[in-house]
This record gives sequence, structure tokens and C-alpha cells, in this order.
Amino acid sequence: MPASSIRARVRAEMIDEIKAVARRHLATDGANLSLRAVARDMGMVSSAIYRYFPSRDDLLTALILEAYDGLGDAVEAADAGTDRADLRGRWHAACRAARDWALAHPAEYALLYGSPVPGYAAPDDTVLPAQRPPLTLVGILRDGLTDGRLAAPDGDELPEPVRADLAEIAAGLIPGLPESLLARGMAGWTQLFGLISFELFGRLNRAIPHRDEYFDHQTGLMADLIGLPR
Amino acid sequence: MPASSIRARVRAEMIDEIKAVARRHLATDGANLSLRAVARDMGMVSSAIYRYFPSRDDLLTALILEAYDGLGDAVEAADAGTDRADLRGRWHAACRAARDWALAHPAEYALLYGSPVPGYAAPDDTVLPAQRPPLTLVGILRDGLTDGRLAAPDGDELPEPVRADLAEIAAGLIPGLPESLLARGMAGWTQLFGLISFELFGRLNRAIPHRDEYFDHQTGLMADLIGLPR
DNA sequence: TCGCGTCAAGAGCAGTGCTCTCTATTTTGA
DNA sequence: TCAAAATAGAGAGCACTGCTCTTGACGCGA
Repeated sequence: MPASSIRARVRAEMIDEIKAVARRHLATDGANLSLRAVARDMGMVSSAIYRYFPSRDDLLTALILEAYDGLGDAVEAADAGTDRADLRGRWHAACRAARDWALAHPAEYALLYGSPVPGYAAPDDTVLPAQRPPLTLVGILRDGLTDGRLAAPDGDELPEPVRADLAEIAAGLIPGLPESLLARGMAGWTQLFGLISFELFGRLNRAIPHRDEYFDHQTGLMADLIGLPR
Repeated sequence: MPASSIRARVRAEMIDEIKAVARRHLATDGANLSLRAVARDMGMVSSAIYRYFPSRDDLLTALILEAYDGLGDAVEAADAGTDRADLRGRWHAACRAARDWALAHPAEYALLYGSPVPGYAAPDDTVLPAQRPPLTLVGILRDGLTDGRLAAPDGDELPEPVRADLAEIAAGLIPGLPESLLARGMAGWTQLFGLISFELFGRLNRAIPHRDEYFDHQTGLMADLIGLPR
């Protein structure tokens, strides 16, 4: 290890620095990341970047993976930092953490959840990190169910195909979660994504001055739909 | 009119053709629309396009406006084509129309609701067309309220800032709509946007094979939250 | 110390948005 | 009617992009 490691270490540092510079560019210039600009910022010639990332998309993928992890960390930490029995508090904390992260990293959020780049297909290793936020949310529901604080909504007659699809998802991710509860959890996650996107993409610029309160109230409505006790 | 109209007519036809070709390019190549490619497709030189659209952004804006109108037309027509008294049917029809339009025009949907292009700011005349779909949705709620089929949810204690913001929105768009109902309508609209985006951007590719049924069930959940009678 | 592998640099290709100039055509006004 | 004005398209050119290929220098293991 000692011999080759000096070169390997430099290489790892270069990769990190490129990602850092790219993230900075992303924050200021938005999604149209320019490899040449990154190289210029690093005092390199553009072709040298290709020693570290075979294409622009690969650099973007690396940034996407880091972003997913950042968001996942934030959401999970917020959930973990709240009293396990306070289901509604955990829901709100997780939602707020996602929003806070998005507001702090708008360009990275747009990279994750904005319109997909035409030629670009997210590689498979983004799937798992991408599931962390919604998994945290439905994890709250599962905890509520197991300790009796939350009841599966009854009277929901899920159409059989929907029930089957949701059952498959539940089997893979959170065994034992009733499909009706998973459906409502996913509605909450879907609405959370919509809330953040609307705010970040400027859709309630003029309409809603009190963003924090509006956000909490909207996520609270979904908590009501799910049946999280007040 | 006859004198200048021949040239004016040709000009109008050119503008239409450019937009049509651009829309075609948008559908195949995604959001990164190339003026030069459009010009090439029309047998023109790229600089000639600038006689009709002063910049690429202006062409995009024209496409955005048409897209908003197409979506607005679809949603309003679906609502108008349903029995006025069938609130839930109207809700589902409007939601489905939005989804169908999005699935039929994915690139245009991404243009409207995807991540904003960094340098690009939507001009003010997009605001009104953009409001048509959510307005149609809350219009259903207003109708239900006036004919007694829908009650404003009580027990909702909206935080004062949220209530004030929503009251202002209601005053400008749909006078008389209680803030609590508007809040739930916006939750529904937000979730609808999330649903369509998730589906279109490939987020439930593997997870949900039965998209139609899932969609209807999810929008039905929001109808429940709003209180639309079954 | 020698040779292999890695690295940065530079030139170059094809593409982009956009500007400017030049020429041909159409429209307009006296 | 006929010249002046407005408009249209073509072409060259600028600065930029992602990416490839070649060249020469350097570090590293044998």
C-alpha cells in the first residue's frame, strides 16, 4: 500500500476537489455544469478532467449520489432526533429536514428531482440512496403500527391491482405494513416532493409569503390523512 | 390589409412552422432544444430563425405558453364534460386529464413543471395560463360549497399567517372559498403534480406496474382529505 | 536504472447561441 | 410609377461546449 498509495492518494484528492468545484459551479450556475469551467477553476486543461471522470455524465452521477446521501442523512437524522413515540413530531421533523436540505442545496435538489436530462439515465446504484427519504417516512408509519399508536385505515377498498403492487413494495422494503397505510404514506411523500418543488421552482413566489407555516400546515394535512395522532 | 398581408401571412405561417418543428424536436430530443437543428429541419440557415424569435428563450417561452394552454384546455374540458353535481367525478376527471396530457406531451410537461433553466425566468404572461389547472380543481370545491354538497372542514385551526396568505389568494381567485378548503385543494394540486412528475420522471418505473389504478387511488385519497362525497 | 503506467497539455472536431454584414425581395409613399 | 424603406435569408465569424487523440513528462515498481 505505501508505495503506490502516494499516487492513489493524490488521485483521490483530485477526485474530491473536482467534485467540490463542480458542486460550487452547480450552486452558482445551475444544472448546466461545464467541465471546461470546472477545469479552468482548478487550473487544469479540460482534457485532464477526463482522467478522473470519463464523461460529464459520470461527474454528474457522482454528484447525484452524494446529494442523495446528503438528503438521506438529513432526513434520517431528523427522524432519529425526535422522540420515537411522537409519530407526528417525527413526520414533521423528517419533512422539514427534506425541505431544509432542498432550500440549502437547490441545484442539487433540482438534479435529483427535476426534469431528467434527456440523454441521461440514472445508474442503478442511485436507486437505494433515492429510497432513503420515503423509507424514513413510511418507517414512521410502521413504528406507529407496531406500538399501537397508529391504526391502519379501514374502509379503504384498494383496487386489487393497486393492493398487489403496494404489497410487493411493502414486502421488499417494510414487511408487515398494510397496503392501505403504505398508500397513504406514499401520498404524503408525493405531496412533500410537490411542496418542495413548488417552493423551490418559484411557483408560490408571490402567492405564499409565509412559507414555513404553510409548509408545516400542508404536511400536517397529510399527517391527518395518514391518521397520525395529534 | 391586402397589401402587407401577404408578407404578414407568410411570417405568421413561418412562426407557426418554427414552433411546430421545435415542438417535434422537443418531443424527440428533450429539453435541450437546438435552434440550429430547428433551422436545419426547415431548410434555413440558423441566423434566419432570429428574424422570428429574438432568442432561444423566446422560442421556449412561446412553446411554454402554448403548452400551458393545452394543459389548461384539457383539464377544463374534462371538468366541464362531467356532471356538475358529481364533485368527485369532476375531481377525478380533471386529475386524469392533467395526467393524460402530461403522458402525451412529456417534454412539454417537463418544460412547464421540471427544474427551471438557470438563466431563464418565465415572463409574467405565463402566470395566468399556469393557474388554470389548479383553478379548475378549486373551482370544483367552490361549486360543491355553494350547492351544499361539500362542507368546509371544521376543526382545522390554520395558523394565522397561513390563513392570511390563503385568504389573499382566495380573494383574488375564488372569492368566498374558505381558507381551510383552499388549503386542502392546494394539497391536492400539489400531490397531483407530484404524482405526475414521479410517473413521468421514471420514479415508479419498477415499483408500480398498474399506473392508472394507482393514480386514481392516490387522487381519490386527496378527494377524501378534501371531503368530496363518494 | 529501466520500462511501464499515469498524468497534464495541446490541438482539433463537431456542435451550440448569437451577432454582423451583405444581398435580394417585397412593401410603401410621393 | 418608381425610388426609398423595410424585411427576409445567407454566410461568416465569435466564444463557448463535450469529447478525442497525440505528445511529452513524470512517478513507480521491478
